[in-house]
Amino acid sequence: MAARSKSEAQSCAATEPVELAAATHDFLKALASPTRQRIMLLFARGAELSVNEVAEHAGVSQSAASQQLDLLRRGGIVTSRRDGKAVLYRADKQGSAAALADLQAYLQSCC
Amino acid sequence: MAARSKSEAQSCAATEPVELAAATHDFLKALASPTRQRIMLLFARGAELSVNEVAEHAGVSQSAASQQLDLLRRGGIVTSRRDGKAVLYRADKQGSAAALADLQAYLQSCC
DNA sequence: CAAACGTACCATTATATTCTAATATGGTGG
DNA sequence: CCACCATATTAGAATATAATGGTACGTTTG
Repeated sequence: MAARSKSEAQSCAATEPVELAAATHDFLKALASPTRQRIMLLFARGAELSVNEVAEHAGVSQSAASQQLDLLRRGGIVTSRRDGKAVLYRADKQGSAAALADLQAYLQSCC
Repeated sequence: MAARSKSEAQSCAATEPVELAAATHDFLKALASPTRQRIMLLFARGAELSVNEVAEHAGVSQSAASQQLDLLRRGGIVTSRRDGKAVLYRADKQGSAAALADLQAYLQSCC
């Protein structure tokens, strides 16, 4: 489509087309998977879980759990910290909120 | 998913884990693709486009455009209507808002 | 330091997406 | 009705994603 002037007079309704931030794309990709959605439900109520715990409860191997958690971390949906030998993951409320806000802005540009 | 009691006593903080609706999963999958994100930007400001127009502007074949638009439609992000020989697509604001609301509820269950 | 444990990484294989080319379907106009 | 145009559908090849088993790395403990 033709490039659109950014400096046009802004009446209230029209918003500029807003591209999704790369981070938001990672966020969408991270959540668009049944396995990872299942994993995320384990973190309800602020629960903090080790990789092995996630693997057990989500029904995947330790290796798969580690990889999926990495994707979720890159998507800004979980954070991790080391606790002794274990690495504990939990939901990243701040990151999720940011991605959701970006997504909302993106969707509003189609109105 | 399992039926969940709606009438439990609600203390303020804890929310039940909320599974994503199937429709919301389709929504996420639909948006988690650079090509489809590019297509969605074409629909800014309520623009209505034929499949061929989408194909041209998004730089994909007619067939690919049709397929991707179908995914977007199944994701509740666009709607279509026939106009003579052409089929015109445009953003589905209502569907997007519903998916976004469901997503928001899902994310809030991790707090 | 050596053994044990938890996690991350790697290579491989299974599975799912995405594109292209060819063809079928449905609406339009002579 | 027949040719035409736009879209949808199908099959197949290329590519990406996801799971697994094996292994290496970092941490703790004896």
